[in-house]
Amino acid sequence: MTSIRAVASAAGVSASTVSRALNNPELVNAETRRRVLECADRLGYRPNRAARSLVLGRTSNVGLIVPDIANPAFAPFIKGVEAYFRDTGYGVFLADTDEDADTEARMAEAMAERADGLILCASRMPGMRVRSIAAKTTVVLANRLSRSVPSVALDLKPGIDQAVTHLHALGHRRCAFLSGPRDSWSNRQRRKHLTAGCAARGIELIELGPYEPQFTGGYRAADEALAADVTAVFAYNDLIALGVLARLHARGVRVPEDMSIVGVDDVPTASMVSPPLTTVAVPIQALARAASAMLLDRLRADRSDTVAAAPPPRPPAPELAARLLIRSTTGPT
Amino acid sequence: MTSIRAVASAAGVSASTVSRALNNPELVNAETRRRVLECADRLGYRPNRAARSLVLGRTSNVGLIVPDIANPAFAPFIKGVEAYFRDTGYGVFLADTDEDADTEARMAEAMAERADGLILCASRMPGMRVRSIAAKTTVVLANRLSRSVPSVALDLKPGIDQAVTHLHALGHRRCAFLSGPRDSWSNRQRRKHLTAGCAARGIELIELGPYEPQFTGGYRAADEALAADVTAVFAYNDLIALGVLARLHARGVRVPEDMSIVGVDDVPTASMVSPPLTTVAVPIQALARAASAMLLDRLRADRSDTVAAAPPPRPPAPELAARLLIRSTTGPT
DNA sequence: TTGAAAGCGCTAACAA
DNA sequence: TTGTTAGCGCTTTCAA
Repeated sequence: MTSIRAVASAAGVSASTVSRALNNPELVNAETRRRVLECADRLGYRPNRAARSLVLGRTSNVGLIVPDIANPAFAPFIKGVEAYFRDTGYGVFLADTDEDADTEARMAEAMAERADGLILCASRMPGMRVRSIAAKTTVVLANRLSRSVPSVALDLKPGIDQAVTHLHALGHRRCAFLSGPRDSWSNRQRRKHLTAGCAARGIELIELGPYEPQFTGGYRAADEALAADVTAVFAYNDLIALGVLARLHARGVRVPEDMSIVGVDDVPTASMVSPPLTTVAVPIQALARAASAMLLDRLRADRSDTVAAAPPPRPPAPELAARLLIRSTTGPT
Repeated sequence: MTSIRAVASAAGVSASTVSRALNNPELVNAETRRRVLECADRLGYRPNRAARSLVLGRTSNVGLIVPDIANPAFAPFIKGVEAYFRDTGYGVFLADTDEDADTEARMAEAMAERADGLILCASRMPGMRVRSIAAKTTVVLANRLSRSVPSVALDLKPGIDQAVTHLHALGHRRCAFLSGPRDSWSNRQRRKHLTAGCAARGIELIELGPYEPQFTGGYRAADEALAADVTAVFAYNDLIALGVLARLHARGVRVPEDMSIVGVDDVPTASMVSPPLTTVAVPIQALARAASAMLLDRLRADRSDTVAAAPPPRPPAPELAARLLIRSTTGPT
């Protein structure tokens, strides 16, 4: 391993000059800099990150914690965060929590040691736990809003309103909400907007569930929706909606003639089944960018010792707005 | 930040004793150790990783590089690696290369600075490039075999043989291979086993493509397969197979009555469409474990300065064997 | 069983 | 514009 001293002696300067040439090139004579850079290059010098971190007090790493890597609704989020940080000089740690709040807390603590900041996606932790971690390291919450911790979330309202209007226009007057994890932030959001939308348009809304937010969760949901005598269902997510579709197909119920289905997320599978699924598409990559940008901002703010003022809670950004994607699982009643 | 010295003075011992109590408890008096541990705990002491890395010369991090996080065939791999390292004390860096060899090389170089070892999944890099990176850091290749670099790969042969036998038993005598990325390691493997299997059983095999290994790549493939007058297609992967299925459905061709379809991977979507897809299921989580275990092994070998002998190239492990999953897209001709 | 001291590779005052 | 010096927090000889 070539150290900075090796480069220094090769270039006939001191270690500090090498350090400056590399990190603050404007502080060093052009000719000297050229020579140093040339030597560093020739010797294949790679700065030792540990040493750098030690003296600087930062790692240039960030951590990303998600409930389930294999969940197709999160994959683009991970990809978006990766892409965002790819050329920032930050490394990205990833951890999966298996949807478990305790694992999430453990991983967050572990990552706090290795990274300068964390993005918690769809966090399952109780607010207190989140705050306690946020007290130790820079945290950004994605897809969950909090008053005390910087956070960004999707704006489901426009998409859900469109879905309700769509169903209403098709003549549906009695619908079901196929609920996901009862008390999760996402589920509460979705229920809230849906309830409001249906009330505003005079649609009777029945809540069914909770169902496991998976394909197979949709099987049970389908049967119960049929029994509840509704003409359309609004699923917590696409996975449930897809399960409903499959189950109805198996039971010989026609979609959308006998039952309309709306999902949320627009996972890739939604457009691969037939009939393709009508769904509330969610700009998950935009969420990833927003969360990443927010974290990077705060990290930079931490460096320049400007007292990092809490960012003003912003109104829902238009790029985070969900919108209805009408495909073929919704039709007139 | 509580440092080791703070703990030391709280416990009335020296820093070295604290270090020992933490890392080599057997070297310190039981009572002293208890006191040190108690103080460390009380002060909320967290060792500084940078300092540790600096003196130890290792980071306790590993890197994982995949072509595409959002590809459902890789997601379980990432998840498997995460899960494997979760309780080993290693952090896992993740990078996505957008299927690009240059990006892959760049990310690998960047990660080599931050991690002790790397897992390269389905690497797109030319062999030379891989070796040059393997010369600088510990690397394990997943889903690609190499003579010079430690590697593990799935064993497609059993699954493909089963698929060929299955198709033969159903009466198919003229089939098409819908090829993926022409010169990728995966594609060559699949073609090789398929060609051999078909030859052995007297099935005429036509190669079509290459197709983009995506859902929409399957559209074109479907039309060309129809024109080629085959009774069954063997797709490079499930995504293509799913696209074929959708396209045939749109063209009014019945599956499996008029055309049988076999995919590879067993992505979740394969079981969500109707008819559900017959596919060669691939134990991707087992691959993840195998690759992780191999990397961890080599990392430990590097530490104990036993001259790390190259591990003997092992025969394909049974847990890495693919197998046919017969669902409903294959039937008698 | 413990402590003192040296040093991992780097950056940042401070001095020149 | 450059060099000297003093650490960053930890582990590990070496001596006691």
